[in-house]
Amino acid sequence: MSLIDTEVMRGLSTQGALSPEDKALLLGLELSPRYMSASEVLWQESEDADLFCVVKEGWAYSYRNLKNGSKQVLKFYLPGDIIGIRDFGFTRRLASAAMINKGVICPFSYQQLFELFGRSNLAAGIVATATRQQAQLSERLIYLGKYSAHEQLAHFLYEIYLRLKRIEAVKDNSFFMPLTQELISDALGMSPVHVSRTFSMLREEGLVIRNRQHVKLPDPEALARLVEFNDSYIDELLPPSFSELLKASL
Amino acid sequence: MSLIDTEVMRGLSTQGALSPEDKALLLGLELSPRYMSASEVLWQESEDADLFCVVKEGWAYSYRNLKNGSKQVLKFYLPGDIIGIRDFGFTRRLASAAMINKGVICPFSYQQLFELFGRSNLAAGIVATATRQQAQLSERLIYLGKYSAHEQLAHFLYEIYLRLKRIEAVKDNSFFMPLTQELISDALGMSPVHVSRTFSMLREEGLVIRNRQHVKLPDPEALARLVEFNDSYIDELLPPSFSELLKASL
DNA sequence: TATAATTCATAACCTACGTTAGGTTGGTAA
DNA sequence: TTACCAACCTAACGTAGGTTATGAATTATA
Repeated sequence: MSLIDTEVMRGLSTQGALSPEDKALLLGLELSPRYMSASEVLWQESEDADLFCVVKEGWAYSYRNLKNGSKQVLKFYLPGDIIGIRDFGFTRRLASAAMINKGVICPFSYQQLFELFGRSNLAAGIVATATRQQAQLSERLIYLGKYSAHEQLAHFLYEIYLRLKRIEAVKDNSFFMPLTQELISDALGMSPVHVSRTFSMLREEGLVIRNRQHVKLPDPEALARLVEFNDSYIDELLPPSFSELLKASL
Repeated sequence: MSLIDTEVMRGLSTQGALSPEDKALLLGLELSPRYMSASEVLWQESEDADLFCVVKEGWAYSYRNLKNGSKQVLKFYLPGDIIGIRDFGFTRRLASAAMINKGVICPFSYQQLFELFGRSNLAAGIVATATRQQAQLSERLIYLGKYSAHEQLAHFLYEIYLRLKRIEAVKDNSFFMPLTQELISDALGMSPVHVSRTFSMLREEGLVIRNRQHVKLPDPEALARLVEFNDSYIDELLPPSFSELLKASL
């Protein structure tokens, strides 16, 4: 299978839309296939992120190891899929990736991708935003899959807290949250009744004080410890490689 | 709050990286704020997708209405967040979006964004790939949140089936799937034992025949009906507006 | 102010799924 | 062939969370 068969490339090339430079870039990639054995790891969580890959043969998957010993699979990759753009715009990997059976992959550096955005830094920024949102979705998926209602709600509240703090909407560990318990239940995939129950538990533990739309977290760090919060996907600015390239392009 | 305060823009502008054109574009946006009332809908599922928005004031959320009458919230948006890039690269909205309380938003057309990618169609393609992956993640999240193990596994198998069909890896409704039940359980957030139980149920219903790594779906359409499969996120090529712009840029 | 409609709390009961455990199958190696 | 190991099946039992229901507190509307 040629790289041109990749999902998106197929769409683009059948529409006769790829420029000669794009095609050259694609063909250049074909030169460096890597032969992978079954279970071979592509990268580990929190390693430096500098490339993504096209899976040419075999199946791969991305996953996160959880503190309770289990792992959550985020996605399975089939031949023709691209693995690793999720981390474009981040310094480090948010998840691990490994082969399932043996296969062939073609690496492609973020640097190359970044240069494609050369003309507009705004475009690169927008893309980085999109990948950040995807990161948040992944976190949610992990919590939906593997954690109890208690941990889920704690995680949810702590995420809101962090996001509001970034925009200076938290005062004295308190903030305004215009969500009904029903809306929260629709987000967390549990019944409204159980959201209420769980809020009561958190209140009894002294972790959350809530009065309608007013929420206070007396000890945010205690909440964070409870949920093993990975805040890199919220807090991080663009990686250094971005800013260097951006400066160079001015 | 100025638009420049948006998450990514802040990162970019503090690094002095925005070009004059980018800044002009941003300032142009400031001209068209829309004042929204509580619960006002931004767009509905499967409407034409042609713009995204910066939330300047108030909270918003994106969600999907499910056949069982409930809805799954995908994400809450706080001031400064961008809502709607998820659908960039698609013709139609994959989810609805609405305000929670009253607020102000600034619309930004996909056309404008697309033009930023002007130089490289490959770049636009890569971005479209990223958003497609995000769409798949969202589907998974929906299934994790609201559906039973039975429906989840059916959905999972049907998705694999569709993706393999695209790359011509399905023959006579059969395909090779190198996944153990344990790996599937890590993906679907259920116990390996329950994956086995659920496979047995699907077998007894005549929906899935499986022998180790060999899977056959005797009646794929029956599976699809069972899970209300939304295949637009898998099957769709780039939207017409993309190809027009691509042709024009040659 | 009275009335209605949301939102939330708590209780009682029930079911889908987790956990633990024992047995079967099939693939691989000596 | 025998032995071994991973993948899988099925059963028995326990529990987190769903469902239904009732009432209290709050907010919206007349």
